[in-house]
Order: sequence, then C-alpha cells, then structure tokens
Amino acid sequence: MNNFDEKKRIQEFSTIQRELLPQINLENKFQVEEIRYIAGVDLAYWDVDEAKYGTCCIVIIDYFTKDVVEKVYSYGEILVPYIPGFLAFRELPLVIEAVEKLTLQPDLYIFDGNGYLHDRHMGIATHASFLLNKPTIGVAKSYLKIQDVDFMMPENKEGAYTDIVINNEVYGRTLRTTQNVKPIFVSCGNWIDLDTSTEIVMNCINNESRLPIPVRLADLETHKIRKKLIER
DNA sequence: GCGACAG
DNA sequence: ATCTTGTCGC
Repeated sequence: MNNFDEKKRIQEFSTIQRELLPQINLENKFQVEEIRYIAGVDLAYWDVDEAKYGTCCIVIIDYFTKDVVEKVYSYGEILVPYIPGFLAFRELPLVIEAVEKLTLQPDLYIFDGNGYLHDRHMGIATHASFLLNKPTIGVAKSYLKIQDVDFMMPENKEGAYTDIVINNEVYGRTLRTTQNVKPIFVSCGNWIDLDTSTEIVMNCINNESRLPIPVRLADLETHKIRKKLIER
C-alpha cells in the first residue's frame, strides 16, 4: 500500500523492460515509399472522486494527403501511478484497448513521449512496439534528463537539430520543427532509424503546431472525448 | 529536507 | 498530465 510495494513494482517493471531490450532493432523494417497510414497516440486524464481516469485517442492520417482516415478511443480507470521512466506501464493498457478498435492497420505509430531516448532505452514508444508489432517513433515535448546529460539547443531554424549523445551512443535528438518555437525531442521507437524518424516527423508538420499532425490531432481529440465523458 | 520529474 | 485569463504578437 506504499513504499515497499512501490519499489517492488518498479523492480518488476525494470525486469520486464530489460528482457525486451535485446529485441530493439534501429533499422527500418519497411520501405519509406510504402508508408501510407501513420497513427498518432495520446492520452488525457481526469479524476472521479479518489480515482484517476484516462482516455486514449488514436488518430490515423494518410501520410500523402494528410487527411484523417480513422479515429478511435478507449477510456477507463488508470491503475498505475506516473513514475518518471515508467510511463509505458501507466499508459499502454488503454493504448492497447484503443488499437483493438482500429479497422485500419497503421504502418507506423507516433507516441507522445520518448522511445530510445530513455535511461533503459525503453520509453513508451519503444516498449509499445513489442505489443503492437509495428514500427514506432517517440516525440516528447520536454526533456527527461538521462545520466545528468543535458541537450544542446538546436539553431533557431526549421529542421535544425542536435543529437543527444550519451556514452558515445546517440539516444535521440532535439528537433526544431518550427522556427521561433521550442524544439521537440525525437527518438526511435523501434524498427526505424533516427534519420527516417526525423524525416517522417518533419513531413507531418504544418503551421498549426510544433508537433507532428497525428499526435497533435490525437491530443485535441483526447480533450474532446474527456469533455464528453465527464458530462455524463 | 531538497531537487527532479516523458505524461 | 492538470489547475487557468488575459494578452502580446504574427
């Protein structure tokens, strides 16, 4: 009910992720030209008495036309607390529920959060790839410090980036998707390389947001769904 | 006690 | 993530 169980749970979470680690492959599992549908995933939360509830929305766009081709959502009680470094365990249950409602099969998922840019290389985007069996990209709006390493601010120019290198390994990169706007943090989820991840993210940027369209739309959608669910 | 802290 | 109005600027 408190500290011992909490530490034990974190140990279990770490064990699960350590076992997945060897299966990460940062090479494209596909041809970029055959990417057609890209899904954006995001969640929003609210309280019901002492309980925490959440909704997960997935928005799929056509990578070429940028039109929305499908939207689904799931919702329910959130049973895992937010623990920095273990976001996957809190959010993935609802993500899986939403994915099961899809009629289209996305070629790629973009998550609101990190992927390989993570202490154990197991941010939500990377962890999710093993449950979805699809390539994934992680896009975070802020930096979760790793081993006391800071990031270098990229130039104030659209498309500028700086790699985040730790122990001689590239974990991810900051990316200035829009001029005069804070950069985002892009990293591989799985079965894709960082350059391709960056290219795809940049191709999903419009004047509405610094975030890739599918993630931005999923974000907006979670707010609508939450409002709808609360007013009942 | 204090600082850190993806979402 | 969430609580929240106006306001400065393109």
